[in-house]
Amino acid sequence: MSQNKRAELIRRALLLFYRNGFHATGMDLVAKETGVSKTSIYKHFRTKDELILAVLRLRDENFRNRLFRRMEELADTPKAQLLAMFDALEEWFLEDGFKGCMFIKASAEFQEQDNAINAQAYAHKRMLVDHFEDLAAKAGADDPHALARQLLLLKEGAIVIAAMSHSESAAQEAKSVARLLLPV
Amino acid sequence: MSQNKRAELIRRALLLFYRNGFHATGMDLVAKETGVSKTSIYKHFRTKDELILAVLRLRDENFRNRLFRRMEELADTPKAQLLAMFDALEEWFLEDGFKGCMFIKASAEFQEQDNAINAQAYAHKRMLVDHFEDLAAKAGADDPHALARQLLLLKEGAIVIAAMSHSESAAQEAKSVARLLLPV
DNA sequence: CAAAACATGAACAGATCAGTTAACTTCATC
DNA sequence: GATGAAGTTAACTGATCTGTTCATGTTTTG
Repeated sequence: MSQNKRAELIRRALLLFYRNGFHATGMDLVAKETGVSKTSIYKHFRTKDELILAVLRLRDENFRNRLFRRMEELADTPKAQLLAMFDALEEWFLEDGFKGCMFIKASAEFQEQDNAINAQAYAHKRMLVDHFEDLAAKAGADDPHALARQLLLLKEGAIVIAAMSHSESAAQEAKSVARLLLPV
Repeated sequence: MSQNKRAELIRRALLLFYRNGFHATGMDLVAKETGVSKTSIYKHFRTKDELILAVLRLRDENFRNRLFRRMEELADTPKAQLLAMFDALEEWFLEDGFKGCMFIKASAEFQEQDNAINAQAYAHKRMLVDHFEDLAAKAGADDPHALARQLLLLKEGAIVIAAMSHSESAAQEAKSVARLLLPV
């Protein structure tokens, strides 16, 4: 399989898992919707879980790239960028096909301790925190790590409520809290 | 089926769904672990989804009762009770068998729009907000509804991160933010 | 005691699940 | 043109899924 076809397979599988859930999406459907035969899929991924891990790797890359880039487009100081994160989230919530955070859902469906999918989902959140901490330090926060963790809580809460309520206001509610946390 | 047996069935099914997930828990397992034959289960619940809805009703009752009671035990002014919510959450996070919020997980597995399970999960969150708003008004908040929504975001974020990281510190991190939001 | 109501296990649909096997095609490289 | 790697379809495991049927208890109630 060419690199292109492999990437395309993962990209389409991502959409299926994101829309329908992981357990609810069978490998027959993945084969049908990606146009790649099940035999070929299993030649490149030993199990469904390995495919899911590849999907989450792609999602992590895409999501962080997009979020961080959008934060930089919307603002030019570290402090303003941290606030702009919530505007970027709001844009995401408003998109067609927004269905919450893929990592929260993966963690919810594979919650057994030491599960690789669960671990990878948390790794994504840690990478987000690291970036927030970086910006928080540049913004002159007293305790950049603590601030980054607090912003993460607000972000996750906003995503969960936005996904459940099909409303985007959670982003601005979270932003109003974040304003109080950032250094003046 | 007596009211007792029915209640016991729902109670045990709740544990199974909470621990293993909804799609990943089959009705054969529910029958085996509850001691109620599948025939009887389907005489009282037309579908698995109806059983899940009954389970979520029980969870909603139990969770709100327990949380609100614990908040009252831990503090005696409305403001202090809102802060004590995060201590109550921390206690929950530390319990054996803590596996995150059942409603977030239900919503993640049944995310199709207009799904009854999804709707009931969000209804639970709205009832929480209503109670928070009540306390916020009594605490003299300028905008009780806005404050209640902000506290909800912090609570959901803390639960999600606590469940993913198997660490309880999220509760106190959320509490430190909540302190800034409450009126002096 | 008898009738009605309910519960049971076990087998059975019919679909779908993850994953495998086998025979056939495509295609670049020697 | 032969070889071999890599792709394909399609049928096939054997298990599990939700939900039903049925024949046989067991309670409850009149």
